[in-house]
Amino acid sequence: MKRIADSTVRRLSIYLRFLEDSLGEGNRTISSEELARRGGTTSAQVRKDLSFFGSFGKRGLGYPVPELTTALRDILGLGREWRVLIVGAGKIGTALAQYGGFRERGFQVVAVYDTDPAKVGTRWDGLAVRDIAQLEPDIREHAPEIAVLTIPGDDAQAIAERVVSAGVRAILNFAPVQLQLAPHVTVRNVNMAMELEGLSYALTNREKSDDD
Amino acid sequence: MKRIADSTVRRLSIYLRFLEDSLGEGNRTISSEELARRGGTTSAQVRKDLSFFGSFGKRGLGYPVPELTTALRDILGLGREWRVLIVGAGKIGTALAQYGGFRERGFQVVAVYDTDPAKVGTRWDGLAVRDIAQLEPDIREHAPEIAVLTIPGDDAQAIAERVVSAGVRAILNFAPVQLQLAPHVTVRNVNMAMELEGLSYALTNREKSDDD
DNA sequence: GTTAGCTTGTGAATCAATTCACAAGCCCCG
DNA sequence: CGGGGCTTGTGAATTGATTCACAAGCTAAC
Repeated sequence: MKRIADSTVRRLSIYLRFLEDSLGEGNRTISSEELARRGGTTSAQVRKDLSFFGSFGKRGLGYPVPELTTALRDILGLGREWRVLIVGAGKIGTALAQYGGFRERGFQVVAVYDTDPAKVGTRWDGLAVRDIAQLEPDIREHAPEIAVLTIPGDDAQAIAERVVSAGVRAILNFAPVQLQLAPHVTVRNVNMAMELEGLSYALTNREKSDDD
Repeated sequence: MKRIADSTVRRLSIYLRFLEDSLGEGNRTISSEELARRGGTTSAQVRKDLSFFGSFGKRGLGYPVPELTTALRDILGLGREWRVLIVGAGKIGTALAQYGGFRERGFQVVAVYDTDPAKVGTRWDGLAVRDIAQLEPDIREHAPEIAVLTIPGDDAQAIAERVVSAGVRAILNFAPVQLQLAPHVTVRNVNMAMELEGLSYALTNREKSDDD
């Protein structure tokens, strides 16, 4: 299989979410046109994206909703539970740890870590905050697949290196730095300040794009 | 000025963050090579990105840190305060409202809204949760520029339409749906479930990319 | 003032993603 | 059972982003 662009994988997630809704409404089939409308793209894009992975539709009819849902869940690797650890029990880390939406989709938060002695040992929802010194032994024992970093930028590179050398190969990084890691580690960045700055840019530089 | 790609604007944010660090360390100049190293890109990319906006460097020497910092802040529209409203006082909305990093960078949270009567009227840090019925009158009175939506997917389109028709032209959307809005409205999406699914995909489909 | 050593700025070339356009295939109706 | 109306799947064309490669220009040293 040839390499799939990041942008394609993102769109598969979008299609899947809408398919799940559509399944709940009892629809049997769906066209690329409809998927495109709800996903903010074009029907050609939808068909191209899906064609990288196989041929799921019937000409003249569209895609069967239940089968395509299953296929996408499979492609995205959602047919199993993933164990997630969170480093940083600040505002964002706490919110994520308590957020129910992850577990629903198969991402189980198994531990939260912090350096602050005042936080270590406190619990929410049966999940205790652990001392960051426990990071390596815990990872070696429980082998979580994904680490979420909700820590200050200055600490992020060092912590990322620690979780990687203990065996984690996927990181969701909320710190506003670009992590430099071995190529076998997959990193996704979420940077809310950057998103707001993008909006600021758009609001500021908009005289000529009124016509599109 | 011709249209600038989203990916370019994102990188400018990254460069800016690193320049601010570098300024704090007292560095006078910085090369595209160094910016690229810290930004996870190439020096040619850095020079190309900056060249869209002007000619900031000196050949043989690099870019003057203070001047380039100012220029980037200017380009990104960060030379002013932006007023931000948050709709949805759930886990994520609450965390964002209390997060200090935004104010530091010029994004001031002016109000938080929710439908839940149990939440309306409660306060954190001097910021009261207001009833969502106040949305339109408040927007018309205070003219916030940016709306952050931290609400369930089912509600997001309707709320987005309400804030837009009241005058907001920039939205940061945390709901897992693609908003369909008039083209003069700028939308950025942050979708943590999608990011985790991207990691799941990468962990699942990785046999052949061990060699890069 | 001239040379050596860097580093920028930028057209040209390459690489990647999206859109076009249409043959192939399926369903339904009469 | 044949034709009309849709919709997929996919090469080809196009559009867009990144990388290459090098002339131009600056600094410092002598």
